[in-house]
Amino acid sequence: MNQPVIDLKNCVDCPIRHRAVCARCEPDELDRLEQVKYYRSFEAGQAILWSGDKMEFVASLVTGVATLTQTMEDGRTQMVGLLLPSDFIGRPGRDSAPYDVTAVSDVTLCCFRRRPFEELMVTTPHVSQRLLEMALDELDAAREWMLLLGRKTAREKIASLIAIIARRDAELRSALSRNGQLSVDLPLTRESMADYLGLTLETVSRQISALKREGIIRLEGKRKVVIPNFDLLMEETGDDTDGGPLA
Amino acid sequence: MNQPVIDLKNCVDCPIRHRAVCARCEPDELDRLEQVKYYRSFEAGQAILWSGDKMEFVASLVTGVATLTQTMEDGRTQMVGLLLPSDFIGRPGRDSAPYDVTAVSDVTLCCFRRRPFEELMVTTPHVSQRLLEMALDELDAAREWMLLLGRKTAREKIASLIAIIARRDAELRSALSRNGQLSVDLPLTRESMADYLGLTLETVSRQISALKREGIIRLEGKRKVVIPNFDLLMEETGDDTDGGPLA
DNA sequence: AGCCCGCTTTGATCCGTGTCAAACGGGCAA
DNA sequence: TTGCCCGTTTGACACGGATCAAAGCGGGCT
Repeated sequence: MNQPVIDLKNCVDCPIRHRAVCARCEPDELDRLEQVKYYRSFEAGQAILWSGDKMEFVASLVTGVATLTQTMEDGRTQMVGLLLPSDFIGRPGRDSAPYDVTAVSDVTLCCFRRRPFEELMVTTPHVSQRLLEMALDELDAAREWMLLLGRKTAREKIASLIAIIARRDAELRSALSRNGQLSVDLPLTRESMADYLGLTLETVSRQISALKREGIIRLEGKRKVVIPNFDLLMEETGDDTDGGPLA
Repeated sequence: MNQPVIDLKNCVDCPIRHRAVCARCEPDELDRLEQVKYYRSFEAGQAILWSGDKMEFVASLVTGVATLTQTMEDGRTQMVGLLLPSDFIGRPGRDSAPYDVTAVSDVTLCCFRRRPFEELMVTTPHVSQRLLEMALDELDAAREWMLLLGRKTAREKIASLIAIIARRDAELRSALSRNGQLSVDLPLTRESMADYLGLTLETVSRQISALKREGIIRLEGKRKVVIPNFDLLMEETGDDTDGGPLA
């Protein structure tokens, strides 16, 4: 679980340089960003922001996994965002957080002081262009997610989640394995999966057991999933069978 | 249901001028938009776009109501967007539609040819700035919607939907009534409400009947809802009781 | 006016997922 | 090593919403 130590001083060496909000920046724009940036770390389980908190920064997630969640008065909670490296936290022009943000694994953020960042957005078009792209991508993801929450069965939800994580994994480090098998680390507890999927943790556990029993997945430990045949898994998601096997 | 006839030639007279994607435009930017725009109308029930269609335009919804929906192979459908006047259709840089877009009532669109619009976005910052704002607003709405789909009961879903429509209504034309009562036109059939909420139409009908029986709402015809006490309705949504009564 | 068709309401029953409860397993500290 | 703790699995049962079916209502067309 430990992150490799990375030199975080320099944007040029940054592992998310080409995917984050700064991806389109010219060297001079990068310089200006660099002046208002600083790093923060959070341990697994720690809160990064509570809903309602004053937001003094926006940030890029550099390493680790974090979640956005909403909670109702009686404690029911729904995850509304799963943040992986290069994802953006915060909204320019907004000064209090609308959701809880929690570090699921150890996390490092590249933070930008909010005011300067907002000014910078007006003058450096490449930042807002990239932010628009990212927002529209997230909107698409949110709409897929809505279909999952509103219409899929528990089994389809689980299969979809595993497929989604496998895809994202493959995008970052091309984590295909030898012999066409695919092995994925679930970054989430059963409870977090339940919060993602709009289920209870018991149902999550039962459906994972069912998929395992039927040979569609295998478990190595509680957190690592082996997918012998990705197409077989895709058939359980309820999605169109096309959509490209990976990446 | 008939829309008043409006002179659509001129952006200055446009009813959505101050809320749509063109809201921040300077007169010269508006001129350039005007050169690539044209209007189209659709009748209630008509498809505006099918998922997978080539998109030759992006558009602002000028009058009427439209929906974005996703459909699974076996026919299950989930609404993922409810489009009201001033909402934007399409995504710059994307050339095929990812969702079905359907006119729920008679609709008029202000369309922009896609290529010119994309070029225009690069050169007129006020268009992309506004588009970013709108995308982030939609993302917030989508996240509220995810909480609704994942965790709310059928009764809470119905109450929430009525509250959402009442709010949006109040935003556009400040449609408050005399004596603190509030009267809202549901622009959707029971089936569309079900698609919005991730329920069946029977459950929608039953829950509306229940709220009516308990005096929380009253019906005038099938489509008009009277809300004698908005706070009472809010208590049924499961949301925080604050959040401002209206607008 | 009368009929038809689409939308809506209501009823009876079924099933998937939630709820409550208990046991399991692995990692870590004493 | 032992024991505790947290996350997970499994079981028994309850319940909310889905499904299948039929009847009601209203508006438009002939």
